[in-house]
Amino acid sequence: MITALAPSRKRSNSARRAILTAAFALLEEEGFERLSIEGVAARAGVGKTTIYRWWPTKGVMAVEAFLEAVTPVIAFRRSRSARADIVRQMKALAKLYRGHTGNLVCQMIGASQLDPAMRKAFTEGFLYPRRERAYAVFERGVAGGEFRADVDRDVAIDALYSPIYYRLLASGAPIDEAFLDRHIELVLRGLMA
Amino acid sequence: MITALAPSRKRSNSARRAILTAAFALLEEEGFERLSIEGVAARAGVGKTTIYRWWPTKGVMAVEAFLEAVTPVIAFRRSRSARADIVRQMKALAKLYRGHTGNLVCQMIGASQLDPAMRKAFTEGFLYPRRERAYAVFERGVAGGEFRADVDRDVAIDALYSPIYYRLLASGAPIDEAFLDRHIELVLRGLMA
Amino acid sequence: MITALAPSRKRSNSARRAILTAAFALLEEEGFERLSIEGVAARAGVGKTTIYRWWPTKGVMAVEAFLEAVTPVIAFRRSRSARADIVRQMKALAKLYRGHTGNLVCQMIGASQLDPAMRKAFTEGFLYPRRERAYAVFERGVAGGEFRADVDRDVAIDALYSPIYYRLLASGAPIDEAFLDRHIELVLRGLMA
Amino acid sequence: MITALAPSRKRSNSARRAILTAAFALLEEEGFERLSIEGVAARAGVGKTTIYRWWPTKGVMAVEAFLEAVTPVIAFRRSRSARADIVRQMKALAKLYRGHTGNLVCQMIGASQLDPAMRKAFTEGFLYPRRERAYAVFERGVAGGEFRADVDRDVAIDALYSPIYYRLLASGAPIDEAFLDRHIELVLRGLMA
DNA sequence: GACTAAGCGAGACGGTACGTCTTGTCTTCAC
DNA sequence: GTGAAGACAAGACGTACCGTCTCGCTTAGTC
Repeated sequence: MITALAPSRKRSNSARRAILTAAFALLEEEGFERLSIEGVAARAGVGKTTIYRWWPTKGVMAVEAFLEAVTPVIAFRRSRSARADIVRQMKALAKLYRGHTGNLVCQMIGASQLDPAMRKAFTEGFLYPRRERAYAVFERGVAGGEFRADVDRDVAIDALYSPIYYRLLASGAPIDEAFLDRHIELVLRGLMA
Repeated sequence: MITALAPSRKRSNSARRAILTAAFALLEEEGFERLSIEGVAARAGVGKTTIYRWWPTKGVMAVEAFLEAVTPVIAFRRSRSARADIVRQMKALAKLYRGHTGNLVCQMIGASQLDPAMRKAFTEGFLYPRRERAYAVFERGVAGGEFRADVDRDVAIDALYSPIYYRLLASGAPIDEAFLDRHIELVLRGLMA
Repeated sequence: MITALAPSRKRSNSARRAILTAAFALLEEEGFERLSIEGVAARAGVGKTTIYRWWPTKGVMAVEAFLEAVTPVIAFRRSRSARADIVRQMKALAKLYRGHTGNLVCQMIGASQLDPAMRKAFTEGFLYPRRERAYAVFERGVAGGEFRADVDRDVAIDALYSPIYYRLLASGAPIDEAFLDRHIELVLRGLMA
Repeated sequence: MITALAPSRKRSNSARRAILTAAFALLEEEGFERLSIEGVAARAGVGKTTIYRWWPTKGVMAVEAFLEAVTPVIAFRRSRSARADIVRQMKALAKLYRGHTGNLVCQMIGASQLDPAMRKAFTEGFLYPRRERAYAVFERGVAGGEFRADVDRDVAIDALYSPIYYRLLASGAPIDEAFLDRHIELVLRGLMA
């Protein structure tokens, strides 16, 4: 037996929790720009070294803190109509993004442009899992004859969801129900079988 | 008369030019993250005060530098078919964004999420003027009977262009001709009269 | 004749007054260290150029402001006894230096060590005129047979007054009546005929 | 027990040495006025923070640099005659002050007037230790019957030494042998038993 | 009475240094 | 033997002043 494994491992997990908690708190209070590894270390009661050991970048750390705190996904319901499920989910997502979370997502995607590792972490940790679920619903719709079979699922999902992000990140135009209704109507016209 | 405007030394145009030139050069060489007001001042042979006097933020300065250097717009041609003009322009835009400029736009929009003044400057200086031209072409299409008259122009333009920005900023998926063809086909199906 | 002297505007006396008043006010409120030409110009409602035109250094300006404001000399009385006149004057001077003015003199002499032009201005504008009066009294004492005739007046005056400045500038020891009595007694023992 | 002292990295002695060496070099080359913390940091190859961590003021740092470099005291000899020892030491001191060191002392005392912490550092680090030795010699003279027993040692030492500082800092009159002879003769006349 | 050159206020400019903040690395000591 | 505490070199931050430089406006004198 090799045994004698250090009791420090347990401690390192509590440090990890303390760090992510502190990071998320600071992210909310100060915003990503003013978030600093120094500040997180102080607030978490942790040495800076401990942070640098596990995260390459304040951005990656922030993404992880964000994911731990915000994870709750906007799930798709599973009714008879895939179309209805998508519409319902998009509206719930938009509602979420109109609030506090939208601001955080904004900052995450924004900061990601200046930090490749962060971008990878955010894309893989946040966007991809959610997109997988959208694929599933869309394909259910194709299988059920609701949607055309000749439309690429990436093209379809992008067409549906991109304007939410465009308005969030660029134009600043409102992402309200009226807009969503019109937008979805337009795209679904091209998507329906 | 009230007037009584204070006489004083005028703003130096040569300093302004030197600053924007240096800022753009550093933006290209180092990227926005490593761009610093200190660095710009040194390279431009200018006091830091002069920069702070005229720009509230390195972000706003960078936007102005970007606009002065990159302005050349992807113009719409004006053929018989508004549809063809839009397709052509979108492809040219995508080609531009696949290159060096796409990277810069990425950084501009990204950094804008962390700097409200920069976001305002970029939106008003870059996005809005280009969008105006897109409105015009779309409305030409409506007038000419090519496009449905009951689709809001903002909804239409967002549906067409958003995925380019989504792929640029978030998913990282390629913005190639194949994708554009499929995407445009999908949206235009819902847009055509 | 050479003549043909140019017609021109004369130096503005009101500007000079405004500058010296502002300088003295700031000297008192903030101290010499935090006194700045910029601050004086702003407070006096005067262009910086006007200050630079007439004073080579903030130190020289401060000395002039100090002299205009503080000039009142501690005069010697003229009684039968030169010794008594000197003692009386030294005590009055010490009292003055124990107060606010001592602090200003301190700062003037201190700053003078780092600014030769200021040192010249202070020495000639402040110290010399006062010393002349001390010479006069001392020589009256010599003439009247109170003081030895073989003591150099500079040696005598320095011996009497230096400790006041030493305590003011260096040791920080109190310059009170008890000290002065003992000190004067000691020096006069060597000075009396 | 209260203790609980924090474990941490120790102060770097090599950084301290580098800083004081650089500071003294710049003090000599440029003078106190042009001495800057920035300049010292650059020359010492040290971060500015390290200087600010350990010295409150450029003045205090300069005093410490001065003390480390100049410490060599003008020692009193210990002959039969305390008077002779004092005279000899005063002349050696005056010689020192007529040279380069006098200039430095001047600047130290001058700048001290504008920086209380520096003044404390200079007084306690430079003046007091030297004064202690003067006390000792004077008291030896009293014990040996050379000097009057009823003269306060502070009064005596001030009377002897102050004019050196007065001439150094204020009047600018020479501190030569001729002056010292006359001055010492005058004061000792009042001091001798 | 008009002309004209300097004085004047305002404040932009190229700079230097300030004192602070944060980065990423390193060292030390207590548990 | 790990990990908190924090010192360290580096370097950018945004501010305060420096001393110089335009700018128009004002104000003497002289012609």
